[in-house]
Amino acid sequence: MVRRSATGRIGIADVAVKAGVSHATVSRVMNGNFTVDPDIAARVRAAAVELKYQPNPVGRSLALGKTDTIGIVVPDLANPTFQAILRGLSRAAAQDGYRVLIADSFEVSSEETILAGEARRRCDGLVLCAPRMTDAELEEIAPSLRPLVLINRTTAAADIPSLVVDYGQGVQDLAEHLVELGHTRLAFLAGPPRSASNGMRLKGLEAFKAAHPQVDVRMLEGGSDFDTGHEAVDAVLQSGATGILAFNDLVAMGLMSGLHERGLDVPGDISVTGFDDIPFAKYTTPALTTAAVPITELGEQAWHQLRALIRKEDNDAPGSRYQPRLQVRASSGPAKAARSTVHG
Amino acid sequence: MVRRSATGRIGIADVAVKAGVSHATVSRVMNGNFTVDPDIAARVRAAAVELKYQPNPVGRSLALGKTDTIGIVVPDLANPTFQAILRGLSRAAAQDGYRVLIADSFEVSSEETILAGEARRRCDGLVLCAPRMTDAELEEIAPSLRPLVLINRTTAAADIPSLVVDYGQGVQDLAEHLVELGHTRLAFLAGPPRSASNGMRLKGLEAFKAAHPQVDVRMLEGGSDFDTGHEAVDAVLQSGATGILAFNDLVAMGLMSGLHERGLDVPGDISVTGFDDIPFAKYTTPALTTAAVPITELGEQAWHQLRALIRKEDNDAPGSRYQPRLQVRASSGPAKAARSTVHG
DNA sequence: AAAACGTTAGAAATCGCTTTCCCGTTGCGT
DNA sequence: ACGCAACGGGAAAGCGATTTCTAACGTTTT
Repeated sequence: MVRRSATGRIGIADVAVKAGVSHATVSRVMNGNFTVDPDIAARVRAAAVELKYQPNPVGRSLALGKTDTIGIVVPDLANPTFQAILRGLSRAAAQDGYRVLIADSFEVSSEETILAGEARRRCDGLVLCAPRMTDAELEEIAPSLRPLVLINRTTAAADIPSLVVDYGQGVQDLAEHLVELGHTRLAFLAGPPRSASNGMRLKGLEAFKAAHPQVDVRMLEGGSDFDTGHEAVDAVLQSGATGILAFNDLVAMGLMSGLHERGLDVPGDISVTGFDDIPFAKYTTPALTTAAVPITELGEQAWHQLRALIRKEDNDAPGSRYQPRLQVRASSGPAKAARSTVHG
Repeated sequence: MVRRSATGRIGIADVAVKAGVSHATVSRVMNGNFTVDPDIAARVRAAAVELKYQPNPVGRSLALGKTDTIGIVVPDLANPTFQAILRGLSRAAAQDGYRVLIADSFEVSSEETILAGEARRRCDGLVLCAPRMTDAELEEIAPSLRPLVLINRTTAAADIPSLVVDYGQGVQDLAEHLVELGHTRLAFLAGPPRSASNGMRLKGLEAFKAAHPQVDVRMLEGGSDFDTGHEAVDAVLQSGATGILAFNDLVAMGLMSGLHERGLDVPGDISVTGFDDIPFAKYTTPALTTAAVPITELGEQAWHQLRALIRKEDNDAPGSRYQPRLQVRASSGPAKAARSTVHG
C-alpha cells in the first residue's frame, strides 16, 4: 500500500521509508551523486520507480534557488511576430531543459510593467517585448528584472542585451525598392502611435526623405492588424500614392484585400509592401513584397543571450542588430505613373 | 542601506526587521489579514514599499501548495490552431490571476507524455493537446495529470473534461456543400496519419460516403502544413477530383498556391475547402471556404473547465462538443463537370 | 477585585527538497 | 595492532513563505 504525505502526493519521505534510508540519501541518488553505495542507490531507485516518485519541482526550486523556467512578456499573442519569437525561444530553451512562462500584456503598457515583474519573480530570467512602455519606465524597471533580454528596445543599464531589428533600414530598403520601380508618391501606413518599432520606421523614413527629396512620402495613421489595413483603403486612395509601405504584413494583407474589393489591381494600380515576412506572406495573392526578419531565430538568440546571463558566462556579444532582408515578390511592380510617362 | 538575505534578494525577513515585527506579522499584512493592528500594518506596509518587497512566489507556492500557474501541452506552436487555443487559454486564465506555462512537444508523441508530466508537476492543472499519443497511453497517464482538460481527445477516466471539435460533422458539411455545387468527384487531402482529429475526419467521410454512394471520394496522403498542400498538387490533379477537402486551412492555402502556379483557377477549375477558419482564411485569394471552429473560445472554455476542477466546484458541463460552422467563401464554386453536363 | 474572555503578535512547525556538517566505518599503512 | 584518511550516510539546517499554536495583554463580567 502506498503511503501518502500530507499533501496526498508521494514525496521524498515516502521513498526514504520504503528504501529504509534517509531523505538525504534519496536526494543524493535522485541527483546522481556517486558518493552513495551502489546497492543502496539501486534500492532507492527501485523504491522510487515502484512509488512512481517524481521530485516536487517547487520544493526543488526553493532549495536550489532556481526554477528552470524563463518568462516572456509579449504585447499580443495574436500577432504572428510574437508567436514566432515565442516559438523560437521555447524551442531553444527546451533544448537546455528550460520551460517558458508566457505573459500577454494585451498592448496595455501599464500591464507590461506589472507582468514583467511578476513573471520575473517566478523565473530565472526574462525576455521582454514591451513596445508600449516608455523609455523612462523601461529604464527604471529593467535593472530589477535581470537576467533580462530586451527585444526591439534598448536600455542604458549594463548587462542587458538587446536584440533589435533594424526597422529603419528595412523600411528604407522597401522605399528604395519602390522608387526604383518608378514610384514617386509613397505612403506609409503607420503602426500604433506609441509603438517603439513604429518609431524606428519613422526615423528610417526621415532618413529616406532626406536622401530623396523628389519623392513624396505621406504619413497615414494606422495600426498593426488586418482590419487596420482593410479600413485604410480610403485614406490610401485619397493620398494618391502608388506605393504603399504598410506597417507590417498583416496590415498589408488587409489593405490588399480591401483594394481587391474595390476592384483595384495590385501591383498594377498600386504597389503594396509589408514588413516581417510572416509565413503567410508568400501565399497571399499577389505574393507580398516585404522585408524579411529572421524572427524565429531572434527568439532562439534571445535564449542564448539569456542563458549566458543565467550561467554568468562572459557574453562576448551582448545583444545584436538584425538587418531585414528585402524580399521582392509580386505585390510590388512598376508605377502606373511611370508607365504613362514612358508611353506619353 | 538595504539588508540582503542569503540569496541577495529582499525577503520577508528583511521587511520584518525593518518594521520591527515578526515574519508572521509581515505575512499577515501582505495577505490582507485584518487581525493585525492598523498601526503595525501601516508600518509593515511602509517597510515593504520602501524595500520594494515582493513575496517570493516559490516560497509561497510551497507553503500554499499551489502555483497559480497552469500548463498547456501543444504538439506544434507553429500551428495557428494551437496558437489560438493558447491565446484563448492565456487570456482567460490571466483574468483569474493564473499564468500559463507552455510545453511544445514538436509532434513527437513520446515527448507528449513526458512533457505533460513535467508540466503538470509545476502547475495546478493542465490542458493537454496530444493528438499523437495513443489511446492506451492517454488512458494510462491521464488520471495522474488531474486536474486535466483534454482537447480533441477523450478518456474513460472520471473528472477529465474533454473539449472536442466535431471534425467529422464539419467535414461532412463541407463535402455536402461541394456536392450541392455539383461536384461528384471529391478528394480528401488527409492530415498526419496518426492524428486524432484526422481520424475523426475520416470517420465523418465514411458516414458521408455511406449517405452519398454516387459520389466518388478519394483519399490522398498529406500532412498539416502549407508545404504539404503545395506538394500535393500533382496527386490532386491526378485524382481527377474537382472538389478538394483539405485537412485544414494551411494545407488548403498551400494547395491553392500550388494550383495557381500551374495556371489553374480556383474555384473555376477546382474547388478547395479548408478547415479551422484561421484568421488568414478570409484574406486568401480567393477567400477560403472552410469550417469555422471557435478555437479561441475553446481555449477560454478549457480554462473555465480547468478552473472548476481546481476549485473543486461541481462541474455541471464536464466537457463539450463544438460544432464547426460552414463558412462559404469564394474558393468553392460550381463543378466544372456539372457545367459541361449542362451545356452538353 | 478576581476570574473569564477575546484579541494580538511572536515562536515554531510546516511545505518538499538540497546540502552542509559530522560521526561512525572501513581500509590502508606502519 | 594501532592510527589516520577516506568514505558513506544520517541528522539537521536552510530555502521563503504560511499557518497553527501559544503567550501576553487588555477588557469585560461576576
